[in-house]
Amino acid sequence: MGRSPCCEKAHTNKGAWTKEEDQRLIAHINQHGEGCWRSLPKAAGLLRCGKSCRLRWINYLRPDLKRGNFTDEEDELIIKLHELLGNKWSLIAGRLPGRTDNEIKNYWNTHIKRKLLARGLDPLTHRPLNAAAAVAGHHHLAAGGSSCSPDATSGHSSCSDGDEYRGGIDLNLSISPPSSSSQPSSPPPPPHEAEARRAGATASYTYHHHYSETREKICLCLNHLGLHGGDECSCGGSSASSSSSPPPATASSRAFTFANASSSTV
DNA sequence: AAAAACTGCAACCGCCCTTGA
DNA sequence: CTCAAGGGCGGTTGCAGTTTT
Repeated sequence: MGRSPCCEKAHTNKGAWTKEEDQRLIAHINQHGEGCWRSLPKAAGLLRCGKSCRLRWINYLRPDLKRGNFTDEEDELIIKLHELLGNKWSLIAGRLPGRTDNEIKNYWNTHIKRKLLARGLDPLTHRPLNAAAAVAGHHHLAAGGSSCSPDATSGHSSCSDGDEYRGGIDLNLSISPPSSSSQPSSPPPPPHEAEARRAGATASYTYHHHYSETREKICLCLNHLGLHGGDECSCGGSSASSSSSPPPATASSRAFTFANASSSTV
C-alpha cells in the first residue's frame, strides 16, 4: 500500500532557500515555536514541504548552532562515538552541542573517513584495514557492537583473541534527555536503541560481555567519555536515570579516557 | 586564463518508528 | 487492536566553490 506524500509537491518550492524564506521561517518559529511541521509552511506563508522547513531550521537556522570548523577534540569524539554507535548521526550529534546530525554526517564522509584511511583504519569497523576485511559485516550495533579498539600504532586490535570480535556483545543503550532540552517530563527511557534515537544526549552505555564476567560501563557524557569497570559514572549523568540533570556540557571539559581503547586516540 | 577535476555542504528522498484516533 | 498520519533519521544527490592541470 502506498504512502501519501508528505506534502503537495506540485505547489512547493525546492532547492536552495532564499533569505526571505529563511526570515519567514525564523519569524514564524520565534512566534509560535517548533512543532506541527506539516502545517507550518502554510501558516508561515511558505511554499515549502514541512519536512524541508524542519530540516532548514534544524540544520541551518537554529540559533544555537555552532557552525565553523570542527576542533580536533570534536574530531576524536566523533570517531569514538562512531566506533560505538555506527552511523547513528543523531545520537552522535546529541553529544556535540551546536552540531547537527547532517553536519556531522557530512563531516564524517568528507574528512574523518579520509583521516581514518590515512591511519590505515577501516572507517566502518575502526579496525586496521586488513583485519577489517576479515571481519566485514561484523561491526557496530547491527553486528552486536564491539568494545574493541584498533591499535593504530601497532596495527593490532586490543580485542582479546577469544572473542574474535563477535563475542555476542549486547550493547545496552540508555540515554537521558539532553541537559539543555526543553522536553518536559519524559520518563526514564528503557534501555533500547529505538528510545535512544529520540533522546539524543547524555548517554551511558553498558556493555554486557556474555562471554565473560566482566561488565564495563561506557560513559558518553561529555565530561567523561570512558569505560567504567563496573562502577557507576561519577559524572552525575550516570545510568539511565533522567531524574538528575547532567552537568552542562562544555566542549573544553571533554576527556577521552577509554580504558580499553589503548592507543586509538591520536 | 581556461578547462577539468575535486571538494564540501545544503537539501531531498524514502523508509522506519511513534502516536493517536 | 489496527491503521493512517506525522516526525525523525540515514543515505544520497546536486551544485557551487576551490584547486589543479
